[in-house]
Amino acid sequence: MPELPEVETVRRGLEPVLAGQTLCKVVLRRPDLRWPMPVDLSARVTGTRVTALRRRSKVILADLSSGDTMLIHLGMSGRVLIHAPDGASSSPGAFHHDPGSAGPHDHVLFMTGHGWTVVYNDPRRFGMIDLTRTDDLDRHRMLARLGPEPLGNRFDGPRLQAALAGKATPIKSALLDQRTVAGLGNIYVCEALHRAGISPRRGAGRISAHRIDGLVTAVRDVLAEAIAAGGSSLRDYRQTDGELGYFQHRFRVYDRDGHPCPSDGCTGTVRRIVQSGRATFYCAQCQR
DNA sequence: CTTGGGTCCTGTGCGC
DNA sequence: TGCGCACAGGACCCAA
Repeated sequence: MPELPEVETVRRGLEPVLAGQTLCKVVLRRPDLRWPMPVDLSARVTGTRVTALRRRSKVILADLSSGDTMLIHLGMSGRVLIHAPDGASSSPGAFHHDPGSAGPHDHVLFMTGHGWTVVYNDPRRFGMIDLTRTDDLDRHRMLARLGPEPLGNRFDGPRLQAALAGKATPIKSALLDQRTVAGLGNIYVCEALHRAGISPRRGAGRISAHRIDGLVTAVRDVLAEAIAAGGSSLRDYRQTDGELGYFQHRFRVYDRDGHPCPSDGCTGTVRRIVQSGRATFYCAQCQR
């Protein structure tokens, strides 16, 4: 799925199109995503104005003038694409007012008062769209148990070490657990552990404070660099304008099984192992 | 409580 | 060229 950098890239693409705009039409073409969308989604959203576009972890939050917040999660394969009004430059525009000709897996279309169309597309349908009162947002099941934002002030060495204390599970698994820190996924966990020189197999509670500090730095650095690159484009992900992100060219270990380890002076080889059912890429020589 | 495994769904790429 | 299988960026749910 899009991880935090991809979701943040999508949020930034949506902001100029949606922030301050009225959603004058909402079309649900297929309501059964990971969970069924609210049956009254269209009725509750239509006619409201988007007052702010935020992000928490991998979830895009659209605050609405009605006092609701719409939560958008892209799952593994979700995309958001924006189509300019008819006649505007670089616009396909063809299905602007004709939802019947939307493409495969275009599940929801939002039309703005200025004639732009925002399309939510998700082939695997692991994503979700939900509505909740903004006042209750922190209690939403998708957000209630999330750990700190990795780019925020509340993610630091001492707090991460405290969160990991006593855990026997591998550090890879602990970092994928959104209660530890919110927004990391398989790619950026692998990349951060490599940068920090920590083996993904190491017990989460058995890492020194100094190395935990390095891990915090590695997480922040890799996420910030990926956001600056517009995220990573593998199979499905695109920026909202259809452009590819390009951080995938800077992966040091992810999906690079058999390649030489890129660390300075390291003669190791990147290996692929499986941890709790998911691929892990790392260098056993420089990651300890 | 933690931890590991199965599950949801569709598309793609690879080996035969 | 065609087919079948493994695998894919997530997160929930349940059993042990």
